Amino acid sequence: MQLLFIHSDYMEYEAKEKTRVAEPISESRKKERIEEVLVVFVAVEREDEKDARYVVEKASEETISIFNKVGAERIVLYPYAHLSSELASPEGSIEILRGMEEDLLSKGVEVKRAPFGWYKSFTLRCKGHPLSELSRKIQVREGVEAEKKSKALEAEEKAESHFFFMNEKGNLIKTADFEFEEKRENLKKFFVYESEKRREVDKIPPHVELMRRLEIADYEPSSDPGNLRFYPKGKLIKDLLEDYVKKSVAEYGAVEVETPIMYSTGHPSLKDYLERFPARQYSMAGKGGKPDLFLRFSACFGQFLMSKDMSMSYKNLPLKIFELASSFRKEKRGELVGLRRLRKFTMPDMHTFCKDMGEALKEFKRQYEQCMRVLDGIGFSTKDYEVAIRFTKEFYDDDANKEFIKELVRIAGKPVLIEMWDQRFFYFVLKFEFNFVDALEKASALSTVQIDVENAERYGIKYVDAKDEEKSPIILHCSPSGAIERCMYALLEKAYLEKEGGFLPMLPLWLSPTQLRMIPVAERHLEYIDEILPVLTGIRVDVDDREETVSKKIRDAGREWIPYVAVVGDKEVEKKTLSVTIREESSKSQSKGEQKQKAEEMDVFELKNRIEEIIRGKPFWELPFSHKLSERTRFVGG
RNA sequence: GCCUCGGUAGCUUAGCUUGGAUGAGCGGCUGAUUUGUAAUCAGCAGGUCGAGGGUUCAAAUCCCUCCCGGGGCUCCA
Repeated sequence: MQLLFIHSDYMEYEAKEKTRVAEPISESRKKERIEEVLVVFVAVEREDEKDARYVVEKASEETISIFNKVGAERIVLYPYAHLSSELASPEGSIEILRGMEEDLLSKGVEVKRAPFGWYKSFTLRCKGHPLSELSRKIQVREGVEAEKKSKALEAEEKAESHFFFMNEKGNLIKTADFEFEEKRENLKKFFVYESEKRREVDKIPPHVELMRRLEIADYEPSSDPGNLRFYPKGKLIKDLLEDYVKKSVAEYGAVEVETPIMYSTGHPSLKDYLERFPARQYSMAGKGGKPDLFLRFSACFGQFLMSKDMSMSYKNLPLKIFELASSFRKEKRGELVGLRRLRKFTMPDMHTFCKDMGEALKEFKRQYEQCMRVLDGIGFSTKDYEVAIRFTKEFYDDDANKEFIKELVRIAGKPVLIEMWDQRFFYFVLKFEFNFVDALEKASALSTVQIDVENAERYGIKYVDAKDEEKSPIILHCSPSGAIERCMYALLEKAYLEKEGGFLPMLPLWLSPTQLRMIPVAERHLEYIDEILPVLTGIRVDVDDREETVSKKIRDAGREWIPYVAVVGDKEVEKKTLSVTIREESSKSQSKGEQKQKAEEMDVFELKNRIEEIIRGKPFWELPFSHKLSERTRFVGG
């Protein structure tokens, strides 16, 4: 369909004479004058008849959009054959024009449709502003395109899912019958989020403000949206989290690899994946300007392509391969938010090759527990996330599997959201996620494990069993922490929620950029501080040597969420001690004199031991900038 | 991507309805103060009002397009 829009002061037309294909009309419709009008010249084309409903819908949509934009008061639909050389049949054209008329009327717009198949005279006066003349082409969806959909996508569209809850006792309860205890508020929010009855919030997510104020990360307007910049403090936190995840995965027995970040679109094994999410690829121009490479959206390809060239024996299984994978997903514009949803992110991605389903389930359970430990180490207890377990009906029909699911719920120690699919629509039969619910009541997945029964075959990954026969392994996909950036988001949101609950917000000690700040009361106390600094190796210490009042320095330390603040004045120098304010044990209440700053007097060795005790076993990096505040560069104002 | 709301100094913002020389606080710089637990005082500098176009004698203000951000839809391999 071809459309020509003219925003006019008025339009007049008069039907003069019938053509062969004229539609019968009443006398009153023969002559019209319409003021403040958007005139829509329409040529209905042959191919439009293939999918009239779609064309009508799209054309009305476009028309309404332009109508609103230019601020016209009414619409005239004017059949105009001369816009196309491939016209539809007269009957088909009238049908589609009537369809548009009805559609527009139903949307509350005043519409006149000029009679079809008449010789007409007309005059109109175009307003002449930049948008007063526009044209549009509506194209029928390609039949070919519809067929191109992968089988997986078709199955997904047909697949129906059902939600349940399972309580600690292992009872499967219909969502409608489930009663949320008071302390299960987050499970409820998570379920509401999943079942898509969301409510509007008109607030910048707390973590977005925090990531900037704390000089962690920021948007980079000159890049593609969703590709962030990380300031020194953010880079430090990110590195620490990455180190921690790497270390815990290594302890779990995985070998670390590195695979390319871009792949050929032509590779047969990658085709199905690509077809499923064509709009979300970052494509790279290749020969002749055509895209022939894409950026990976996970480490799956690289590791699968590597695995198919390995020689695996059943004796090696289960085999775990890990990669901390920078991944790229061109998420739709409106889906991006701060550190929660990015286009470029860092995904810990572990694949485990198992010889059969029995071994896969055993591993699945181990990794489920491992994920809980990893999150706990980062700073999330089971109170901080909600568990979702999803599987196919076929999987759950097996009684042994029913017990298996119950066991998982028992380990979680609280009710869990269950989703059951009536058929398998993608590569997995069972998965779980640990979901964080944020201050805006949105849920995001952190850890996840999936049991993949399809990709070994697709990629030709084989192992040799005891009888010297080649078999396809079952593959587990595991991200023990979820994206590193998402962990940072959740830590910030959690801190914000704690602040709302009356606590002082802070990051876990091992992730705090400055762990201990020394505040000299006067310049002469700096000497003493220099003396004790060598004792405090292995701790990120800085010194507020700026010419400010003590009050100001205390306040600034608080704004930076610094966990330990030591004030040094004459008293301390004399007694060789420190006056240490411990953030975790303090609380701020603005209301009169209720401040509970917990300040303890201790010597430097006590303080050191105390801090080391808490951060033991966690990665450590030095401060990424001068320990003197007076020498420090600001990365963000405010 | 679509719908919707927003973008004024490094940060937070007033002004926009009804067009008529961009104002403030924090931060920065300079000076004074050497300070004992959540903002010491004074002064100075800092703005093509997101970008481009239009209307107008005149645009931060009205209109259009684009960019960036928030929310909703959608989606999350």
